[in-house]
Amino acid sequence: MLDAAEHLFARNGFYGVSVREITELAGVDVALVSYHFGGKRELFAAVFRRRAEILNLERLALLQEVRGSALPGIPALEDIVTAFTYPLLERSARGGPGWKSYFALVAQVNNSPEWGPVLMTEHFDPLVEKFIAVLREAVPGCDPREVYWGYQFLTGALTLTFAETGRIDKLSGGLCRSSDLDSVHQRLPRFVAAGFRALCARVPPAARPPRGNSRRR
Amino acid sequence: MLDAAEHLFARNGFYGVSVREITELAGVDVALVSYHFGGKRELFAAVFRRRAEILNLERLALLQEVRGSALPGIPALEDIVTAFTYPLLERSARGGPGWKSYFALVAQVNNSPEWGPVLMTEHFDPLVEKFIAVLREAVPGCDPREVYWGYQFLTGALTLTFAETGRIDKLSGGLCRSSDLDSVHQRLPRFVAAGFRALCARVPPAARPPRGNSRRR
DNA sequence: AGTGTATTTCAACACTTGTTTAATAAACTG
DNA sequence: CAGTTTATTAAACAAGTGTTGAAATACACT
Repeated sequence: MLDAAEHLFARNGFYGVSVREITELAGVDVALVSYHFGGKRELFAAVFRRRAEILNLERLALLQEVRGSALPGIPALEDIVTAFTYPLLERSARGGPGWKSYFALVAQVNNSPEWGPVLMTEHFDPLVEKFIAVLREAVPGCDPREVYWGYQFLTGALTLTFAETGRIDKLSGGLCRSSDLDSVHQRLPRFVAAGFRALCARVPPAARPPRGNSRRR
Repeated sequence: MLDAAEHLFARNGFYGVSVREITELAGVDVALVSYHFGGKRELFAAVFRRRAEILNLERLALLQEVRGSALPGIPALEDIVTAFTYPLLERSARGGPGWKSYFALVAQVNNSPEWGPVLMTEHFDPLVEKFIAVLREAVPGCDPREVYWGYQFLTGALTLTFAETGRIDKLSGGLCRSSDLDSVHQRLPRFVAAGFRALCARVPPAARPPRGNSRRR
């Protein structure tokens, strides 16, 4: 039942799926969703929660491992980002169709003004705070705001990847495939780490060279 | 009517809004959506199309301007990215509530497996191809796949910004606000440009150092 | 065995969904 | 002004919405 809901919610979102579609796909009666979960919204939340906890444990363990193997120094930005993204990319690539659906669902929830602030914050923010704390250690002296913005860019890039809309396939004429998450694993941490360094190396606005990006015309 | 639909679709997506809600907010009869647009789906597409054309003209003009002012050289990556993002960020920040809703809608559509491949590709890909062509000139010798992936990361980061879910507000304890698009304008091009350079400077997989990001454990 | 609880089934609930039909009003054309 | 097209209205359509109640079944335990 959770599997059926996961599959359908990932395709058409919360409102785009009826409880009857879910229960029919699961082969159970319509009334069971109210009985077991309390309602459609609670089922949606349960779908979201189920795998979130697994991921958080895995990501936290990986973060600690990265930290530990860097001692007594500070881990490289690439390795921190990898600890953040690898468990997700790995599950989506080789965890089976359930995981694939789940991440497509996360991609939608993260960009939804209705569900994003609720579900994402509730299930992932405690872990994200830990990551940001380590990221800040990796860019000492950097304004924390740069790290928060950098994190936002990272999440955006990552979640769009999970959507696997196939858009990059068409754009690149088949050169890249949105289902090729290994390619993302090889590129995203490097991309993001370089972005972080660029943000933190930024000169203050007053002293910026004239042809910078904040002015135009 | 398009305004009402835009506002509501941006909040709850295509399925989360009924035609009656739209027509009541617009102060017109329910039948008019079928009469004027042909149906709910066509109305949705019309909402999406309306502002897309305006944006594309503006972005293309800015891209040409950036190219022209760099002659006989090649424009900097930061300036190309800015030409891509500035018209959007500017409209969302100061274009009025309609534009704000529109970009929130784009954020959802872009991450939707149902609408993304249809609407985004149809309305934005012709322009995106032009941008990618210029980007490739700016990183000569770079494998085009790196550029496509870099573009995907850029779009992901940008569209999540448009969602303005307020998540970064909570994470940062109020230090950053997701509505502060000027901050994004100041950071995203630099972040992305550095990311592009890192991707293109990448050594081939075989010769990569052992503690790189593609292996773990 | 049989009793008590937990789960499942079926049918119905009141309500909303998008779209259509025919009648009316408005706008435009010659 | 008449004649025609275009736009708006109100009512109804059939199908689908999430949820609920009582009856039926399954299960666990002494």
